[in-house]
Amino acid sequence: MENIEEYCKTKNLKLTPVRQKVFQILLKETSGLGAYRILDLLREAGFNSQPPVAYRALDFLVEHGFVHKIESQNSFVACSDPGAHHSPIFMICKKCDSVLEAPVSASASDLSEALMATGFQVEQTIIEAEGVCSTCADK
Amino acid sequence: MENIEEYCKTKNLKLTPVRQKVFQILLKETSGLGAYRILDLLREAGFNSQPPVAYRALDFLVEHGFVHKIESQNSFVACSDPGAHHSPIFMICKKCDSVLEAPVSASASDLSEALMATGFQVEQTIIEAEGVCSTCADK
DNA sequence: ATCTCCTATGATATAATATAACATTACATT
DNA sequence: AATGTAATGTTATATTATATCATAGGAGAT
Repeated sequence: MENIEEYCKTKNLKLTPVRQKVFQILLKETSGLGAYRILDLLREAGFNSQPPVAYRALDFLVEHGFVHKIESQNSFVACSDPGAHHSPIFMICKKCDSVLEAPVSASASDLSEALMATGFQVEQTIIEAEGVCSTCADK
Repeated sequence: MENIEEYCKTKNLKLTPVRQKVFQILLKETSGLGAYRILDLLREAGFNSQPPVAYRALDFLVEHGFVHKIESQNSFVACSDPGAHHSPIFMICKKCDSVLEAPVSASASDLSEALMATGFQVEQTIIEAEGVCSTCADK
């Protein structure tokens, strides 16, 4: 938490109450939380919020790398290493529903090996790369 | 198309008209299609369908590896190599919106290298591994 | 043949996720 | 104070997905 406060101060980003609260909510969890679950927790914390409030806070947090979206769940998790620009790998346990971020170095080389080394038993991977295809690049 | 008809025959799977049509629709596209876009195209083709019809057909096709879901888009694409049990890697072009499946071998070793070799300029990767975490495995 | 079971489909409703659009506030700079 | 920009408030609605129950259709048993 202090990490990101520091970071925002130096980068001159506004870590407003609602943004801070959303981050705190996610920090407490080991599983991904959906936007509407976050919204409920915001309300319990006294923020009488509508959906756009949660989505805006999440947009901010994701944009600056404090939070990641888990695409296969439409859920969100706090980043384990905010500030570091990295390409995260998530290990999603189908039994306890935990979402763990694999060590950054894991992305560099053999994927399943790297994940195995963490003790995670991979059953299925979802790998999507976003960028520019060769056809478009040639234009 | 013949591939999957063969495959279904040997495996005794029912490739019903609506399933076949959904697959044909996806085969024609280079981009991912959302379920409701597929539904529209089904209707244009004379299937007067409700959402569950499209989702059921997609469930069937995904379950048997004929179609993949692109999680970051909530869209679907025909599999480029149906029948082969593989862990696909998708290259999603942000300019032309095309979705290409990288050659299977690419998953084995360095990811960004493998993708670069295809001429695709990676800007961001989404990697999610589903399985069992070490804590749950120990129980 | 018809009965039974299982799978697939039809149909309605609704849940869950996400954003558009516009009004208002808050705060920094001029 | 006046202005501009970013954030928030608020309402409505778009988009994605599933629960539920009813109906049909085909394969195997009697």
